[in-house]
Amino acid sequence: MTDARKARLGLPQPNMADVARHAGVAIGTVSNTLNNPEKVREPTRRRVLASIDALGFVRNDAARSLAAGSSDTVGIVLVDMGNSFFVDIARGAEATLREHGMNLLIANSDIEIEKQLSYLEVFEQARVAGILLAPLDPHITKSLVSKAVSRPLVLVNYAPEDAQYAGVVADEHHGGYIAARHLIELGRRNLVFAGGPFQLQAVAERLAGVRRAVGETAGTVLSLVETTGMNISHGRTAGERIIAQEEHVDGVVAASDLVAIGIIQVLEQQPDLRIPEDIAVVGYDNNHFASESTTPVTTISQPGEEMGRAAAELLIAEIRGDGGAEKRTVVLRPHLIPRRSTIGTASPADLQNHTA
Amino acid sequence: MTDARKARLGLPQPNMADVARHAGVAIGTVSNTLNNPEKVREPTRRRVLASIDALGFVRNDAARSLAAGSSDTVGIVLVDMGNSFFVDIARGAEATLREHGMNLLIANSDIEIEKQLSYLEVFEQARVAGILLAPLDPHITKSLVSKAVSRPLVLVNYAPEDAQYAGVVADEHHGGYIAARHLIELGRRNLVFAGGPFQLQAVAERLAGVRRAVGETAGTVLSLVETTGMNISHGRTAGERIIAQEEHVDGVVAASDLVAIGIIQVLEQQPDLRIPEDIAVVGYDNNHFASESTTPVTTISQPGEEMGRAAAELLIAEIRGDGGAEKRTVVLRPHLIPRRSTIGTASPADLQNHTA
DNA sequence: GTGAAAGCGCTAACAG
DNA sequence: CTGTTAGCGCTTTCAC
Repeated sequence: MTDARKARLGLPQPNMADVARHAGVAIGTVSNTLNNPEKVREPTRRRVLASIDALGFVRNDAARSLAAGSSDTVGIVLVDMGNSFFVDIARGAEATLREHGMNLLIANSDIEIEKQLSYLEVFEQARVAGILLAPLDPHITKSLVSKAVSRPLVLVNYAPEDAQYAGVVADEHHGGYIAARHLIELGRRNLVFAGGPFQLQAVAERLAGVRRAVGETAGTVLSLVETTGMNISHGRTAGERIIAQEEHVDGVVAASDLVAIGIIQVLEQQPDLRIPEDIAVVGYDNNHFASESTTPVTTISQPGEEMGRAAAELLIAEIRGDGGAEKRTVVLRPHLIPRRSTIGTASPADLQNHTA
Repeated sequence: MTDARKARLGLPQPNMADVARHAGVAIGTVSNTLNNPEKVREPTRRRVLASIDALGFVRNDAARSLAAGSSDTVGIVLVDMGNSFFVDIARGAEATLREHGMNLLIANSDIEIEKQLSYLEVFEQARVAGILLAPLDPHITKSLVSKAVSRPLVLVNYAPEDAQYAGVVADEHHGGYIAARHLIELGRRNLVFAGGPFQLQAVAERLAGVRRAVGETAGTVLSLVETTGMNISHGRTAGERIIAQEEHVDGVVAASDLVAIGIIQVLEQQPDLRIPEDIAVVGYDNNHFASESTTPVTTISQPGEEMGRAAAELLIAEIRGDGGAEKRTVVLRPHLIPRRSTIGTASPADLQNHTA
């Protein structure tokens, strides 16, 4: 039947047996030339390779990983591919994985918990070597992940509370801190923190960092503008509320670049307001367009690629170590990229940071 | 040996046999409950399902697709995940695929031909149901694709010259045309087309469309500013050259939003130049931040999601039709989104388009 | 309906 | 080094 089918369809996907026959060797030798080249003598190896080429053979990975019990591709589930932060994470992870001869397949859960689970299951079913997960909602995630997943798994951008999984996170608190410090060092004393909702873990931590910086410097005051989300439009709303505010404001820490951009858009329309002279604004994330808006936005750069690399390292360790190791959480520090929205055109050196 | 290993590792991945034993049915029945539920009586079905749940069984897709000879996931290789256009394509494709019960796995070739090939091979080896490819370079691609790939394949964002593959493309010529028409209708007569290099297929076609529009209206002149790339920095360079130009310029068609933003940044620094009053600028791509810069950029919106959906439809047809059908190329038209960089704050209605 | 058995294409012992 | 063989976990006839 098999041969009949092959004949009928022409030449559909030759297999190792075909290659072996063509090369006049045993099937095991073909497997070896591919997986353990050192076990095959040069002439034989060349002959097999030639046959593979002649027949256009491509090894069936389903069969391979079924027989070998392991695969060399890892999957990553990203909450939002539209966010360059996550794209950076994927890039970093891929680079490291590649150095170890592994491949990265990406799934976009698009901020839908259902899709997240669905793709987790896809990777699970595919018996990938391991899974990287940038989860949607920490709490929902925790229970569900353990339910569906039995592959090695590393969390990215979320600190697991239990020691069930290894993870990589950015130090949000530190990010908020250096953002506020930057403004304070520029002489600003009446700060606003804008963003939200505050229940979001990341937002809350950034705010805590800001609070610490403010608390450290006497005479500095902080007011809060909570938004229902972190997009441009939310930023505009925040901007209007900042303008409406009674107190004089001279510095803003926005919880995201989009919020910062929205705020800047609104502030710039006020004829008597200049940025950064009157109000300096710091964003967060270093979204690729934060440097690209007409008033480049000073921002806290998430160490996306590094996080991806670190996550990949952890995952590889788990894969190798057979789950034995302790589940570490690596914390990476973001850094500040000064741009025009806080330092104006003062220092031309800031241009160098645009590519950071 | 198998049982020994299982005992040693605890309870690693139960299989269908385990489920069958647990449920007191034959292995084939387990398979049927999963794939042909109508062939199994209700009580049996429930019992099997319960066992699956109890054991935490997850079907091994490697084995499944090996046995069944087919998979239900398709892979897409994207040139650049950092570009929202491609992310949109992936989204569209995923939506359609999902409606057909299939999954989408994404690979990012990151503008490297080598990675593109590598991932093509990964998908090939995984024997995915089909492949969507947003290729890097058309010409290099053509020869290599046919070499490594034997799965159903549909090209996205590139029009295959031969009828070897089905494809989906945007009508670049039309995009250039409506961009120029827009400026002409606004009364602009001294236009500049900025972008490059002109060898790029898309750029050349956009330029051709611009030329046609210019040619249609007497008294309209066009000059060219060729850049070596399509980023912000290239846009800045272009902006400086536009300023330096002898002739009076009142309208610019930029070959990408990034170029447009760069140009705008430079022009806005000229004290005597207002946008759009003195110079109106149209971008291209509707990159998500074109609406988000402080001067929102009028742009030509690539029909990314539609392209993804169309590509997925074509691919599904190929998968079903066993490659028999003719290889169609679907052409989708981009549309113009008017924003402040050309129409100013004139029409508040343009705000509605920001989300388009 | 349900059960038994023959592979899917490949890897990994093991014998020669 | 090279050939043989026994599965990996699942789907799919084909009897019962």
